[in-house]
Amino acid sequence: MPELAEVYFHAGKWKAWQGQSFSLLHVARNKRCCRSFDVSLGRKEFCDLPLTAGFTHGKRMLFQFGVTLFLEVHLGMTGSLRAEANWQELAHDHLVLKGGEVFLVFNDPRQFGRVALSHSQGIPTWWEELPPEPGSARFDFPHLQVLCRRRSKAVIKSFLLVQDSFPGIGNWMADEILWQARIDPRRRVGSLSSDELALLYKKVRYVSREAVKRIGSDYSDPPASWLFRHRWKDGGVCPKTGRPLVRETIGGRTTCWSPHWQL
DNA sequence: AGCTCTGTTATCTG
DNA sequence: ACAGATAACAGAGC
Repeated sequence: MPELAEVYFHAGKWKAWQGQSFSLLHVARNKRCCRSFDVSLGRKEFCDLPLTAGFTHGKRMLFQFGVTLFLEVHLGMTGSLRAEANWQELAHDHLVLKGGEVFLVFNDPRQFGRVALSHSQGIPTWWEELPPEPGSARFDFPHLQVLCRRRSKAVIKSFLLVQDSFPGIGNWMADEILWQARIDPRRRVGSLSSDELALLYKKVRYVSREAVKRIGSDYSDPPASWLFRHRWKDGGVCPKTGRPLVRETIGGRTTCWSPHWQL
């Protein structure tokens, strides 16, 4: 289920074990999601190293072990992390770290996620140079204007899913933002009026931050007033208009929106 | 049985 | 060269 807030939630389960030392116990080297994982580096270096820090950026996670060893994790479509006292092996457990009385597990049935191990003197530069997250202070209105100018011909729904521009925003968040901003997902970015752009900005910020607040801490559902609660229900109805929601593929992704509300 | 899915990327097409 | 669209990846649930 991982978008911005879910990623934050999963990272928290591992981060809770900062200070504990870990060793590599198991890695499914033949699985697609482990193809970037250097097994020999893991076996040799990943031995009794303390979990020093954990970071998230958009849909990415980075865990630091010791001083120079870094584990990057992406959850793809179906990935999840867990921490448990005894490793009760489940189908699709692809990476397991053991430390004292706890096991850190990466599980991913569809294997669209990935894990990778690397050395770096301190936080890697590429991590520090990632573009601003939509909820961060650096993501100000002029920043959004620049992004829009650069892709004025793009369909707005697809635009919101580009991770270089909106790190962490995924399919349901994009639909939520457009619904709250009352913008038809099929519109072109360049067609937005300045009022619409201002409202879009507001909603990008609000949905990103509120999602982390709600889901990031305990995986609770977003507010009842959001589209989120209605979007996958058969015969789902727009909470604003009381009329049926529409589902259609836009930019290759199923999109849910409310005609008469989103213009 | 066939279609769906909260993601990314290589490969197309114009 | 470029942007946008599409197919492929792989499993589980309906």
